[in-house]
Amino acid sequence: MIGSLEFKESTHPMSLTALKRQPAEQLATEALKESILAGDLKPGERLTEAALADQFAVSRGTVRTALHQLSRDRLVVLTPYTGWAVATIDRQDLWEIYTLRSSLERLAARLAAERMNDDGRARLAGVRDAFFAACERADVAVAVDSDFSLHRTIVELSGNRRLLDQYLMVEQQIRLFINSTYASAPNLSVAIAHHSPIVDAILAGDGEAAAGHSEHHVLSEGERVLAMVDHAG
Amino acid sequence: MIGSLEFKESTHPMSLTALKRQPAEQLATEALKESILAGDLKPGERLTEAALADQFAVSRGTVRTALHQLSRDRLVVLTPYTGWAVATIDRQDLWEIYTLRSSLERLAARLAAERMNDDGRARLAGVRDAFFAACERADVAVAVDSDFSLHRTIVELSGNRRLLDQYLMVEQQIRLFINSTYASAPNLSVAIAHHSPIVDAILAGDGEAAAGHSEHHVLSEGERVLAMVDHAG
DNA sequence: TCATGGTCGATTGCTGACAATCGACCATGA
DNA sequence: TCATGGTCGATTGTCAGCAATCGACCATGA
Repeated sequence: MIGSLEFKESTHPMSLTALKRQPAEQLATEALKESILAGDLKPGERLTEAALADQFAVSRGTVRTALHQLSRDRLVVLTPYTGWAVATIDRQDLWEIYTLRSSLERLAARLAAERMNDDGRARLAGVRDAFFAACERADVAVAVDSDFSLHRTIVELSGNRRLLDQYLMVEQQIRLFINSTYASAPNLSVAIAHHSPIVDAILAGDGEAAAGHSEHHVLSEGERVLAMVDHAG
Repeated sequence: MIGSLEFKESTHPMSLTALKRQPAEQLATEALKESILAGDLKPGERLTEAALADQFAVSRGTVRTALHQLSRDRLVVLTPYTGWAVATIDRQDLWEIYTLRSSLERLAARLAAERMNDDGRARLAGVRDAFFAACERADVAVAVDSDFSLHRTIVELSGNRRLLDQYLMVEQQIRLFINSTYASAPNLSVAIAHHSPIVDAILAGDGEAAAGHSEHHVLSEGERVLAMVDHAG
């Protein structure tokens, strides 16, 4: 078994990516990103390069590169010669995020519907079923994850890598907001009714309907979040 | 004349923004970006950190940070432990870029129309007039720049900073493609007819019409570029 | 009491040097 | 002729240290 590792490339081509050596810069970027998205580091919290370097056991330069990467995703902000901080998200930010997301998902749903094939149908149906099952079990934690997975799968099925890149940036900021404010609490009872039309249209290859349903769903979700912020302060 | 350069800052208070100290990292990023977008560095061309550091008279670490920034914009690509190269753009890339752009501009046009006010109207009309004038003069160089300015202005008027960020990424990649393949040559005779409906709808505050015209314009432009690539090889 | 100016610690900005890795080349032998 | 293994130059990956800058604190004096 161990000896077979040498032949991994020929016998298990899927695991080839695992062999690729990951520079510490990338590892540090991922670790820091997870710390932020998981809510360990709250929005507005100060970050010092030296402390992070110590925590991750790498050099300050490496941490610096990672911070610069995350600043491009608007997860951290830099005040020159002063310091880094986890990004904060106000009402204007939420409006920007959800209007932009509605546009990206509208395109993704249309493209996914137009390019749909048997493999894509099986994959999308599988993710949908897992999401709906979690909703019926009222398993909030799993449902929230599955919700993200479903939307992300649609974007992946669009076949547009740049669209996926930009969508992931938006998704990260939503996760940052949710995990820092405990504002998740989706209405699981209506989640199935809200997502079914989107998935059905994509599975049926109806790009126009998929685009409309998707855009509308994200916009109404955005209004729900904004209303919640306005109410809770 | 030369001596007056020293007093630029005090005699021209408008250049206060120029007083803001720009870290060399940012200067290097901008300079490198311009070299790529201007076509001095062609797609696929190898970039070595040491050579760039020597050229810009900064350290390798600074150049490295700049390269990482540009890699997030897909202007350069890094092969670990091997080297950097200016990004190449193939047919799939062009499809991704123009479908994504159509979606972003669709949203921008709608938002710009919905938020339109007197200041915005004056600004948009001014940019439009400059563009149309260049078209009538058959001034290709100015027309190409004005074309970008017009589209960018609409996105800026949307009031969505994240939308602007993502649009600028797409715009940069289009400039990279155009300036490296001399594929500009827009049809100036129809440019006015193609852009008028978009601008008119935005000025009139008709978001739905602006969105439709904008999306359609970019998609047809994308098809034109793809056809040109297929024909010219 | 309040404005002013200076000092100091903390943090980022930047650099040069060393280690790790890769791709090309070449010698070797069947 | 071709496969094999090793060597070497080139390039990126990483690090520790010094310089530049900022914000807070404090002493001073009107």
